[in-house]
Amino acid sequence: MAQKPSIPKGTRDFSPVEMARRNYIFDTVKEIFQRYGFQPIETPAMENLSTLMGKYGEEGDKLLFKILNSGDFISKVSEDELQERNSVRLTNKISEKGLRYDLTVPFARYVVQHRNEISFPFKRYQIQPVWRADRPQKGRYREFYQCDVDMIGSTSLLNELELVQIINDVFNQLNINTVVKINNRKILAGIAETIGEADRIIDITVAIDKLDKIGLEKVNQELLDKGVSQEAVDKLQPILQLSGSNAEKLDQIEAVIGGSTVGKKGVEEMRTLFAYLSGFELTTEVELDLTLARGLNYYTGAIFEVKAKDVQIGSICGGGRYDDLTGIFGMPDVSGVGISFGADRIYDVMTQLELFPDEAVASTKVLFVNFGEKEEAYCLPILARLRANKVNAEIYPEAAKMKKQMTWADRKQVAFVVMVGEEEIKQGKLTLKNMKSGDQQLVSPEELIKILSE
RNA sequence: GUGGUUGUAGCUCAGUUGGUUAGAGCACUGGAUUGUGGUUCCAGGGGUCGUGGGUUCAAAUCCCAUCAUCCACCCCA
Repeated sequence: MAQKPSIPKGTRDFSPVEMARRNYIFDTVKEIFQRYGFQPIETPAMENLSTLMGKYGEEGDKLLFKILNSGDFISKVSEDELQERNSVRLTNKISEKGLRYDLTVPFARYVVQHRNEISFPFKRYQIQPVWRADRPQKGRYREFYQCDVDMIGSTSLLNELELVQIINDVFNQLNINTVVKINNRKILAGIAETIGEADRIIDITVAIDKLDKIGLEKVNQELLDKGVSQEAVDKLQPILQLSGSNAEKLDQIEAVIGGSTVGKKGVEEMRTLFAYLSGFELTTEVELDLTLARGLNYYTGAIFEVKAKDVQIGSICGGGRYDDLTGIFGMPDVSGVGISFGADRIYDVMTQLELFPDEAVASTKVLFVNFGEKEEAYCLPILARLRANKVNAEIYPEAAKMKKQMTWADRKQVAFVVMVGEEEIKQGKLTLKNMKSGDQQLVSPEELIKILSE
């Protein structure tokens, strides 16, 4: 038992049933992405470490899976460097590739590399696995799929509107109750600026982010601990205690941070977006949430996060606007905005709420029971004709006991079974059994094809 | 990286204050039913009790270590 084979921590195998359900999610998402004019691309599982490093903050660098160089890489490392025992420095010497951490950064790399083939604004979607060397727990895996939609090369807030509509459509179709939380990095920057702690923006947002978890008092305490002045914390209070509709909240914020140019810009952007949104009937609730920070440090405008209402799990979708992601790769002034659906968490939510429709698991339509060589010879051509008519059909590969073959068909949820013995051959017919109702009938090959083709 | 939880049959779990041969349900195999599955009945196979050490006349049970697992924090899809 100890030597049973296993897979790495945080990874999973997927059975046929699980695959059918996962594909149901992927198909839904794809269909909606395409309806909004997005086109697919794919990028390699591994990227150069130079592309990946430094894009996700210090924490992110630690979570990157690195790939050892091929060949005798250790011989190229000097004795001094080995003695130093510095993992970071040594990594640079023995590894130059890593598994992708998300799809956004590889996308930025793709855009820069292919800029001359792309006509902007470029709208793409990408559904591929990503890897993070995180410690696994509920809803957190080391290998998981992201479904990204981004548009790059346009600053219009119409793009933000479309993303919210896509979120709405996807979760509506999958039947998941969600709430979309929206914030704007510029507002957060404005807050930091207003209270005179502009360079502390990260500490401040991280603290604010914890508001609904640890409460107002502890947030204030954390801010003071981080070195923010009492005066600044006092100034922050009205913002931490916002209430009312999204529009009212924006008014309250503006009253406090209106003096900041960035902050004012952020408020205006949000007003425009909510104005756009007010023109549509959305089933998903949309809420302005100032405590939404999101760790990734490349966001510069709107930030989004989607939570499932009926299940306790991390966010199932997130994203935002980044004004200069391609700048790091030498292509400045290109703004993009995008979101990422976490397919695995969506799967977990749907499993828990039992939202998968039965049709999500499709199987063989008809199985030919195998009685022996003569019967095989009679069945094979008919089987081929069924397949030519696009009917999913198969024959049991050996003349096993009938009971065994029937059990096998039942387990596989095959809809029909065809039985052919001496009697049927003599008459030139076949016995067709409906596995659900149990009904049987004697039919000719032509009738069989007609019935199953429907 | 920090804190905690749990490791017993393929799966989900019982197993009393340490005490004879470690149990159940589901799953599996065979039979009732030699051309009929999903229901029912009968029978059967399957366990180094995560691993290594220690205490004891005696350890699944107590102690230590180790590995694995899940959960929370951090962070995040």
